[in-house]
Amino acid sequence: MTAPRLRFPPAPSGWLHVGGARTALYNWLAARGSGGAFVLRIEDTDAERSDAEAMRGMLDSLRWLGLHWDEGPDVGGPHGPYLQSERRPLHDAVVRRLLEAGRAYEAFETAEELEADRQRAQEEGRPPGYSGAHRDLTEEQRAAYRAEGREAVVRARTPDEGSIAFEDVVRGTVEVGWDQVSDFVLARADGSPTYYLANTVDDLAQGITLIARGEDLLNATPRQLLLADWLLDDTGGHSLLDEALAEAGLAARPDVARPTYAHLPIIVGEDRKKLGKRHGSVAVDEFREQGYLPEVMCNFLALLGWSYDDRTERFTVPELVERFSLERVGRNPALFDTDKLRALNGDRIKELDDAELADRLVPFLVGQGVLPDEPTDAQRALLEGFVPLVRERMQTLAEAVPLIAWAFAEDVALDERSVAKHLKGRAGEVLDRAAEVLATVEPWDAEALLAALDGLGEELGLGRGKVMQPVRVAVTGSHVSPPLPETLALLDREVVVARVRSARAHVVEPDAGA
RNA sequence: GGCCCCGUCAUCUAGUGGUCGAGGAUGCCAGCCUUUCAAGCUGGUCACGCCGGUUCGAAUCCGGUCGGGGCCGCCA
Repeated sequence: MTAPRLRFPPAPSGWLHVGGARTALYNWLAARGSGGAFVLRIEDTDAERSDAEAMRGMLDSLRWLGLHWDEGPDVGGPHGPYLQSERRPLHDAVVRRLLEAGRAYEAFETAEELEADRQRAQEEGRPPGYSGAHRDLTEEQRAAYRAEGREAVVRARTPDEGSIAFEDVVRGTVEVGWDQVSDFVLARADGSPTYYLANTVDDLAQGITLIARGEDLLNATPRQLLLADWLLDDTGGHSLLDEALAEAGLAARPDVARPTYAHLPIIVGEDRKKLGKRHGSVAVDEFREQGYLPEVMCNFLALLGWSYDDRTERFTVPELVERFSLERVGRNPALFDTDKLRALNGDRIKELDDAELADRLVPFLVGQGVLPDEPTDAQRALLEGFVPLVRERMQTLAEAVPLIAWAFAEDVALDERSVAKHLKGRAGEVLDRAAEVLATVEPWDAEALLAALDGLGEELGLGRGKVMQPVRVAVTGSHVSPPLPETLALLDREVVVARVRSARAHVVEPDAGA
């Protein structure tokens, strides 16, 4: 028994989408969990929609998630090329043989004519599929169309009757009548292969054994199974695919079982419709930028359609590899719930140790201009000092920035609303005395600072809030910050005292000027 | 319109004839804690779409119905 081979075949148009990421993850997990191989194949057959930059972004997002591939662009492998456009000789050879075998035929309708047909069928309530009008054109008719300057597409001749049934890992038996499957295009007028052809040929040629993909492709399966039958039929000794592979000079097909399909439930947005780019934050990159951790993305994505039992929902990636199985994938559409993602992310952040969390925070602080590209040792130490204070106050890495940015700045900008709310009443008195007390308190640590502040409250007959808040605003610029005594202890005494003094001027005295 | 898929709390789900007066998590609400904001703790809110049938017994099986989604491209 040979090892399973799974793949992820994204089209390099646009960036990696959460739906695609989930598909990639499931295939990767199934491969890793079974000792199988994970293959990455870029499906760039549609020249108009492919671009190198989108592909780089795609690979980058996959790497960020930790979904490394055993075979694919960059790393190569025995069944390349892994850029579909470079497999064109194979596709051409297959199409030619299919034509010779009478499995496929040339059709000369133009895209405009077909569009008009579809339109009409729609209006008349008929099925909009291809009519099969050019199925049995004579040599003369074909020549005539060519003489008109028309270029043919190649269509597969699908069975006229009967049906096909297949076992889907997620959905069980699925049966479709052939009368529902119209003659589909294998090669475009310019000769390039379509998804149906290229995807099927390459999966077979690369020996893919298990295909997990979105439910939106469920209806494409009969066509691909039909093609697979044609390609792999070896009653003559050699299969059509073997011959095409040899002609194209590519490696022989691995000796593995035919692929099995697993159709995953689609991921929907708030409107219960298939999640698309128009529904907001759905690009994996965006979550990365917002400060979600890659291992949490994997955990969350895994839960979108899969569950382990009735109570466990947090998994490390190794645990996912260990426990994931396509058999436990559900059948109903899953809604992408950002709140849940945030909660999981927050939980994971709480588990990171100080140095680790500081490491992860640095890029965000640098990105916001809070820290220079190369933070100094002192800045790094200050950051690590803050980590324990902010850890429980953040659910994404980006949320830590406003909590501590002020500590790295020369001057604090006092938040207007905070000033209005807390630098009033007896705040002037509080700040005056606080500056004096803070200038002399010993030692300069959280415990002593808390005691000093409490002492001040007692002296002035004020509660903690009345003392803490003005000082908090003065030092941090905001009425929201990490715990005050611990925060002050991380800073230099001179800085704290100076800020408390300078904030004094912002206090609005009651009845001032009245 | 045709075909295919799906239907348990607001959301993700557990559940494969009795242990379910339906469990967990997120969200939401309340209380506790409290120097802000969080976090934490405790409690609460919320579901088997509907109608028949099978059965001693159904969320679990069958039929129908309603609802949602997907596909029907020279996109993938």
